[in-house]
Amino acid sequence: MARRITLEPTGSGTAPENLTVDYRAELNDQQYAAATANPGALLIVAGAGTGKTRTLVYRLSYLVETGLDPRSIVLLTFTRRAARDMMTRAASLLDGRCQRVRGGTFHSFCMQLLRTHAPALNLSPDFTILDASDAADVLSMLRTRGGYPDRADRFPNKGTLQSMFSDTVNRDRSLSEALNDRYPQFTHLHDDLRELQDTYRAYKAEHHMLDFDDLLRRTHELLSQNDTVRQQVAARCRHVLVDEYQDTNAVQADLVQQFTSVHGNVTAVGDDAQSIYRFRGADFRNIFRFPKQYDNARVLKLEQNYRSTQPILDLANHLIDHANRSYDKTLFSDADTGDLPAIVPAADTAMEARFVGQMVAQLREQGVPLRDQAVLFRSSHNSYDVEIELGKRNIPYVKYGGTKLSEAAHIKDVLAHLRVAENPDDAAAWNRILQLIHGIGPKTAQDLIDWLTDDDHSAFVVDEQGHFAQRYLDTLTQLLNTLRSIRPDEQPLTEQMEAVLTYYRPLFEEAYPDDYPKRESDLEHLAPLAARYDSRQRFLADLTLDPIELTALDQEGATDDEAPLVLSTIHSAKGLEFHSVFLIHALDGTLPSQYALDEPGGLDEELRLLYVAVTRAEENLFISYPMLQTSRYYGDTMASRSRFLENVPESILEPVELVEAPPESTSDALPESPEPEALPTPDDDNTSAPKSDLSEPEDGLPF
DNA sequence: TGAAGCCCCTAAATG
DNA sequence: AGGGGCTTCA
Repeated sequence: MARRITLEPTGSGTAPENLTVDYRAELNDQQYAAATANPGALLIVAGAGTGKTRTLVYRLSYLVETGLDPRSIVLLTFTRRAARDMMTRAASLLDGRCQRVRGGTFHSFCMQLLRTHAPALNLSPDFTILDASDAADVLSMLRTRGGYPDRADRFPNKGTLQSMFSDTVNRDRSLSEALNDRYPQFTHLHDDLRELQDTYRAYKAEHHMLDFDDLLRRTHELLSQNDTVRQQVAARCRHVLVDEYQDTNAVQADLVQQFTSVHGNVTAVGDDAQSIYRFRGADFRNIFRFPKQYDNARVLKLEQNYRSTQPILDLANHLIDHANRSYDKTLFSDADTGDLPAIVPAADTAMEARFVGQMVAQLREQGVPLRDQAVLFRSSHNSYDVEIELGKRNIPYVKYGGTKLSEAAHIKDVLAHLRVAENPDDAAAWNRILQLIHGIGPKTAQDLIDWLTDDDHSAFVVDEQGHFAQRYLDTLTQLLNTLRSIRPDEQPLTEQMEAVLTYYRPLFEEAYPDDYPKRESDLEHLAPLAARYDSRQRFLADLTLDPIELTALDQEGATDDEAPLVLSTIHSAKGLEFHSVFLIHALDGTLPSQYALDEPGGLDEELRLLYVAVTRAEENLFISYPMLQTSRYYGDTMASRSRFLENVPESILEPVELVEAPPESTSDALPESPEPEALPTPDDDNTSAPKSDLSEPEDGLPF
């Protein structure tokens, strides 16, 4: 590494006393120190609800105000939504001066770099992107081609292959290390797997396809192998801000260092207690490595919580104190009154759902808007009964963490047509659209793909008649005609989409005979979305890298309506806050997930997940679980509450009993309940606790 | 040989 | 609700 000379700022910006924003007045001491720290490497360790985002926004604003060109600042966040929110907030502080800040996720920023510098990597700038399921499909195809399933009776299936190979990239380790650590049952297949991985890489390169991991890996490769490019890139990022640093993985941490290698100006924000993305290679130890990684790094802490009441923090602190690792942080709040968090056992999932539905409705009547309430859960299918209940009550909701628009099969179909037009070598997209044609299955599709992506045949023309079977020739010709007409990307995107839909609709109705009318409305939503883009390439990349929730789409048109209730996986609720939080399905085996139990460190991660859920709440926190789980196959099974919530003193987590309202005519509906207690009254002296009983809204039948 | 139909089973988190 | 494995059909 060359000798380094640090350039001092020359004061071209506004002098500190003439700044537009009064940082002193708007931030507490710790936040102020962080926001206004001198350039260089800065790590802000910030507990939940301590104003981490606020501080980052003010830091951004401060950097711009003191003279840094917004275009040379890069803001890396976990989702595009987070980047947009922060830039909007910073822009409003500074009359729009922050709008030209570059930002987004690691994946989208890397994609931009790769498009710009594609030639240096022998890459077509028109490469298309494979999401995880596309990648799995390609692997499945190559696996069949290589004859692997025949060689071993138990070869990993496509999803496992995909995550296995993904692991090697995100944890930056060899296949044998990954196998030993996470897939010991497949270690004996190492050589076959290694070969398949090589084949997969070669196949992607040949067809100009990049999967999510390639976006990171190849950028890293670009910058480590090409010093000129690295310096160019780093020179254009005068300051790099990274949010949620605890959820970066090995490659991402390296990338940050590469981006900042010319000047060392980096601000990272994170909380080791909130690291919840281990499964995709995130390593909270990146936080502790940061000071070693950057010369003269400063570390600042934010400890005062502005979000939650003290009782909620008491529970959060209690939970995290019982982690194997001790987290050196105790959150405190000025808001020391408030209801105790409640633990609510329900008879079964339906009753749990009724409880949530009723409470949400009551809180709304008491003036807590739906958008300030959230129902959180470990995995997306946990909310099934709650969704039914909300439907009955006509309560609008958005669900985060469910199926994404671009993951729905019928949407993928349409997008695959556009992808082929964009990149005629995209074998994954070809594979998908060819198999929609009646008479074309996996084998024929493969033969056709080899023919179509051959250099001599990429003109979308069927010219060698003998090559094709009659059974699909008509449809194939229609397909190629359609693709040929949209290939140049000259018509507006909406017209291209219309052309695709004209061809696709008959196939669509055949492919989804049971429910195509329902799916049709999704297709109709796609056109207005496309209308906002003038580049097909950007449209496709955005849908893949910044996925839209299917349920958010239904809400979109109705802007005048009440903002909906939030249903979210805990993962997707990261960084958000709500007046009232309902954490449902707090069951052992669900949270912690049974999958985590035998993974080393898995249980700790589940506990952090619970911690994240708890610290989303400002005023009210209800943790509920069904005592009976109904499964179609095992029948009803007894379920027990999460082990994390056993033995929590009642002074910290108050039990609430759900009681059926006695039917008006009879009095013996629930003989086992001696004194029906109105529900829930966590603290009698606090008026914000809604009182209620569990009466059914309409079709009420006590069970 | 390859496509399509059928039945069984199980169901994590995300860019 | 959808995928994977197996059987049947062209």
